[in-house]
Amino acid sequence: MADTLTGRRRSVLQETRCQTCSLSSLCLPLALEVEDMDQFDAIIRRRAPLKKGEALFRQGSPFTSVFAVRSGSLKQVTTEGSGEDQLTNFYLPSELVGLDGIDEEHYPGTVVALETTTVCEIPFDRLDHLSESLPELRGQLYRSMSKELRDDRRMMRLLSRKTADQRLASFFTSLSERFRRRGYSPYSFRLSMSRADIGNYLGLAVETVSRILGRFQSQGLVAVSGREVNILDLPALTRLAEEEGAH
Amino acid sequence: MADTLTGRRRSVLQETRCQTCSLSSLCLPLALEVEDMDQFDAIIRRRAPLKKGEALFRQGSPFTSVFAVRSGSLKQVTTEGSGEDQLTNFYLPSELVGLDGIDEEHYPGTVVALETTTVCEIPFDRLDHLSESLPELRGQLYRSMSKELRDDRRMMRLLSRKTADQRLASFFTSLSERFRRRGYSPYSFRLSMSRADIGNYLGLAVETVSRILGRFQSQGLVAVSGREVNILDLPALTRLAEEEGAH
DNA sequence: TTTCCTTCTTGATCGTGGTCATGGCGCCAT
DNA sequence: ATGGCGCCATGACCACGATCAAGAAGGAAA
Repeated sequence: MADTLTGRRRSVLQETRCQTCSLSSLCLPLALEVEDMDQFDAIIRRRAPLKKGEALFRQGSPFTSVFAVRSGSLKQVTTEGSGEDQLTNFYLPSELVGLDGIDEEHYPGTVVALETTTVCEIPFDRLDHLSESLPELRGQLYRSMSKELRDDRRMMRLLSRKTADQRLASFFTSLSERFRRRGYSPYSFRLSMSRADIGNYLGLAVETVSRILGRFQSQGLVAVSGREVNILDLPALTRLAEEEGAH
Repeated sequence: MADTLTGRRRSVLQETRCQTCSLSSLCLPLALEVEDMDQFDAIIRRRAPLKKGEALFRQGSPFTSVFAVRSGSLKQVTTEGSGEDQLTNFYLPSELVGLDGIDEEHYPGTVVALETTTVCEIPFDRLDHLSESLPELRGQLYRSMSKELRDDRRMMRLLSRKTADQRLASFFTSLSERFRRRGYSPYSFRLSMSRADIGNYLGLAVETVSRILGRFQSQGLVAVSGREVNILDLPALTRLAEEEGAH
């Protein structure tokens, strides 16, 4: 009995070890040597999987940790004053959640699981302290934040210069690319988010999302059935996504 | 003669010292002790002032440094493929330029002076190395990036949910607040950017910017004459800026 | 199953803001 | 002064996508 428990505990720990994690080539410790990775492993905390709809943290709660997505997906939503919610990000496995909370010491948005999702919790004070002695880790942290800045700029361009069609096309090509990098099919995947989420994220009404999905389908660009997506003509989608403005 | 030169050189160095800089309470070394600030001082590099229209760096050139604005102002512009330019940011004194270049080791946009502008150059490798031994500096760097992430999210909300009026109102209240924090009048200032820049930044056509400025003027919210701005009713502007959607 | 409720689709109408076109104004160079 | 040229303002028109409205399809719980 005791043995079983120990065994089980060990296997749980095993699961959370970066060295055995399939995402290690994409995730924060990517640049670390084996011995350094052990140190990093020692500070991360396991969390019980989140069920669909559960919040990882809520807007305004004190910032303590950043999180790396292990499996599943999440969305970040911010509510401001009188206004409606704004969905500012989707997070996929290996991505870091919560970096925008460092500044004001609380999280600027609520992050919610879109499906059953597991994350690694990384207490920020310990991460910061460890980054003192591990330059590679520090560099990777800087790079992660810098990449997020860059992605944000891309999003601003999308929101201020692209038509609805181009936005949807960008959304699909970007998802496709992110799946590809993670070793999944870039052509066939399941959307974990609703049409409303997509619309909110892209600055479009739900109805517009639906209509354009229909149009894409009739143009032979994608085959969509509910949340199941098959990309039929990735080059055409990419072209569409990279055009700009209306003309 | 040699004495004069030495004196001059010393005074130039003096100018660039963080301890005597009026921005030190807002800028990167804000959290440093006096002795640590000397170390930081030692790595920053003086640059000749940029004239209006001159580029600090160009899109695609190798990332080497971040820059702190000392005086003047700049804009960041990215060009993508076939598309038009997108103005992603304006920079005022004490703000850090170039953080989004860390990731891919080149600058993702061209940064251009909007008027005569001086900056402090901070070579990133030396900054990173120094951040190893100065936790306060490291923390401030994390916070700067985190703040920029947060500002980007605010901008996304503006671009995807606000009407043209609300965007202009946000633009003015935000500028007003930034001037106030820097010790300038929050009610009366000069725009260093053109209407076209404002429109590009806010995702609006120049004509729309002009029209709404006219409307604001006739509503008694602001008095605008060319690039000279007087804010007459800041509370009303703030209310307008914080409303959301059309309704 | 049946029910209930959420999510998605499709249609009709309308409004904000983009586009095009023109004219005025400020600013600099000569 | 006198062009010349960006920059800015204003008017007329139009299109993209939001909004309103209704119904279909999917999913969870009894």
